[in-house]
Amino acid sequence: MTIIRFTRQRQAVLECVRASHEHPDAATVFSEVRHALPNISLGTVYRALDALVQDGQLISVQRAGEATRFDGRIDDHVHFICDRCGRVFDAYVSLPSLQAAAKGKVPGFQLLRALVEYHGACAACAVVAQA
Amino acid sequence: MTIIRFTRQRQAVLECVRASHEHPDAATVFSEVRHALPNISLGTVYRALDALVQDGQLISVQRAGEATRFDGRIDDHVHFICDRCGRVFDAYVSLPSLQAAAKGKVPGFQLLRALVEYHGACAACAVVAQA
DNA sequence: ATCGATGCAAACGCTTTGCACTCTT
DNA sequence: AAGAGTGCAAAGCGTTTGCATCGAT
Repeated sequence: MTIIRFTRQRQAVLECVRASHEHPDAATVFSEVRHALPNISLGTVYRALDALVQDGQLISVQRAGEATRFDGRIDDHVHFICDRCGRVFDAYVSLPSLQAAAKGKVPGFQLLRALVEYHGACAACAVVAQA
Repeated sequence: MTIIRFTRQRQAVLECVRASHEHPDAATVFSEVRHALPNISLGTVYRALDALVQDGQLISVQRAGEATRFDGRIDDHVHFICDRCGRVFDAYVSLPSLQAAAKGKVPGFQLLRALVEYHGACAACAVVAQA
């Protein structure tokens, strides 16, 4: 089994995502982290983000056609995703047991997690749209 | 406003996705449709899929890092996604109003749809994993 | 006849990877 | 010392796009 090393680069990437409330993508993390570590490469950022997601320290947010974003909050919350500008908003919505409702629906399926995403237009984009 | 033309290519693409129960991706649709229309190009398949999704005749299913898949069933159902092999399974799960629970959580957000996805391992992959 | 759709191929954006070197453990 | 992690650059892959031509309306 592989030992995960906590290098300066990984620390910086983790802290960058945690500090941001914007759910940055790899390129954004890259340019942020460069301030502290001018020699870090984009490949390393991708590898660090991957490792941190594997390790459960970050959550990845997939968006149709756009770059993956990352979330430093790993407690139980949902995402509101603006389909116009791509922004991701955190919210705490108490949902009934989605797991229970799904039980046995697909024979043999080993259910690990239920993902809920709310899609629509954020405040800023909704205003623009009605203009 | 643009008039959507129902060309032979679009018909074939729509029928292909509808006929399949495998939630095919663009490349798969392409090779299927080629039997009927040997000259169709991959670009046209992408454009057709896009247009059909816009038009509400198909649903797109995004998967982390993998090609987008398409679903011909547009009634209210959820997807079980195997994170190992990427297969997508349809299921009908009666869920409580996710929309109601989300109301007002993100100020100004114009909610259009709630997306629920179940992730885990399908029967075949679960068996392999425990070996 | 119009103008949206097509085929082709080149280009694009995000992400991954091979390699030699570095540094945590 | 060992081998995981890094930097760099090239490659990979899914997808988009420019352009001349075709064809549905």
